Amino acid sequence: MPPQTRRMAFPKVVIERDTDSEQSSSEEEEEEEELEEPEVLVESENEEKVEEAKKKGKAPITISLKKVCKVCKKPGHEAGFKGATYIDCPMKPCFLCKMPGHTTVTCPHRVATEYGVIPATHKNTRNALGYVFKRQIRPRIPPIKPAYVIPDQVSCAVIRYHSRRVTCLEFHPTNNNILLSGDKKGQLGVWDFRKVYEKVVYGNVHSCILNNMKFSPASDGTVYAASSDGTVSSTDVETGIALSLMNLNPDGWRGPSTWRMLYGMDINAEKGAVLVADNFGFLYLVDTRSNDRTGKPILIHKKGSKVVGLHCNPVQPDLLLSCGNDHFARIWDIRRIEAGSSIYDLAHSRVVNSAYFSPVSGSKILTTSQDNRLCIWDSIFGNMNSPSREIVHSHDFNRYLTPFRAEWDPKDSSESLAVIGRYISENYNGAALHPIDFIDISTGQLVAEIMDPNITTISPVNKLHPRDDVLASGSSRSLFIWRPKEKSEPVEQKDEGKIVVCGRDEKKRRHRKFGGESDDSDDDKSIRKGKRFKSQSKSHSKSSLSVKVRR
DNA sequence: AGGGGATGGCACC
DNA sequence: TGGTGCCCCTCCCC
Repeated sequence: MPPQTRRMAFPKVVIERDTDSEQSSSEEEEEEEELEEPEVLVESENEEKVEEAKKKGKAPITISLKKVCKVCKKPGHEAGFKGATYIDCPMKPCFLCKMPGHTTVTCPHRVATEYGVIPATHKNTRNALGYVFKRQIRPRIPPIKPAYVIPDQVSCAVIRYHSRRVTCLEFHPTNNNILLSGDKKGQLGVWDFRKVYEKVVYGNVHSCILNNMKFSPASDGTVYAASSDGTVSSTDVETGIALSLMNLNPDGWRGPSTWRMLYGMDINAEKGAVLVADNFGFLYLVDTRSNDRTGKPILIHKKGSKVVGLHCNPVQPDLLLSCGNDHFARIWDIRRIEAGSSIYDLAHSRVVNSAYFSPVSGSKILTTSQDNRLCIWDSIFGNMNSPSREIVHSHDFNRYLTPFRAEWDPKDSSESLAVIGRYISENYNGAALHPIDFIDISTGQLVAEIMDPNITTISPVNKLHPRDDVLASGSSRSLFIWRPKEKSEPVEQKDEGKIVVCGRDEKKRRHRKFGGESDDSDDDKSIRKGKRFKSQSKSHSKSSLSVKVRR
């Protein structure tokens, strides 16, 4: 027998007399008992039935085949897509919340995000340091939460801009219309989304995955990037001229056990240092003046495990937050940092994709873990043994996709709004779409889920603009700029002015309608390319509105 | 239009 | 602790 792929393993033909193919095999067998006629067994797979037929001494007629679950290989149920809805194998724990006893379809967390919320416990932060910190910070945080402005409409896009999937995004620190994007190939895109056709891709910066980038606090024309090629680069955004600050693989490829890849990166402006971390658990410091490594690598996560994220506290830059594949996020004081010297270790049940301090006070931490949970850790001086809140959210997937990372809204002074792409699809007016979620982490509620019928791919990379009501998202190889509906351009631009299509089909697609309301056939086609639901959903929008907002 | 490949985590020995 | 095989709700290309 040739090795079976998943598709081949899917049950083949079922021809049953008087029975629905959906019925379980036990029912099939019962029915067979009642049959008087001799049977013919066409599918030889069903050995039980062959044996049975031999015993009875008659040739079976029934063309029959047990439907076998492709996940657990057991009969009686099936897993896989029914239209665009994926049916879980009931033998496995829920794909969404990871608890046994139910599947994603009936998971309480699927109905509304707020059910997944574990309420915040009151925390006593009685130590003096915590008190002082709170006194310093509290005046900055207004007691009343501002009304959220959600960028819910695609205002422009570059389709197939990168040749491989997008891995990170960064807005220019001073020019409001410049978006930088990195991809799996190591290329760096610079796009002016006001003049939509003004875009470049620099291919000389890195040779593989551009994992993280950050603008230089000293010069807003310079961006630093960390890559799986083991180098840290400093690139001039205008010219694309790149400088390599550190190379961890000077001897080239000597196999996977020696090849070092850089993932987490941040900049400590006070120290004038770029902090980077590799796939073996080590942290490196690079001086931005000498463009040279300072000190020795420091083991900050389990030896041999990937450190995927680094973040310096916005208020106290010496506080460093790291996260990685050893299932921990850790807090450090970089003035005295050495292996094992972490201030706190925040435990998760699986890999931690990201960990970020809150943008204004730096007193909260938001982590995204592969266990399908967002965790909020309230005070860096409080009890860090458990998160103050856990929010169940579908983002458990890593292979083939850029890991999902929940990010703070840098404009939200109340430090409660976060954005993250969703993995599982939902039925939106008959189309299977993967929305981008806005979550109020102070209540755990889903504030908004945004989607566009033309975007059928998953959007794991999302970045909120530091000053404007703009969201940039990376979905597969394409980039999208979202703005609030009410703030859409008063004069509708022509489509070709808003959407740039790169790659082979450029001419064909150039005049295609994109986004907004549309009932023309072209639009329909693009939806059909994605998965479709058999019947239209009642639970989601009836209009062509591309956003659902819960307040 | 359907198969295949790249690819990361983790359980298991 | 390293190797191996399995997971399997993607995306893109041929």
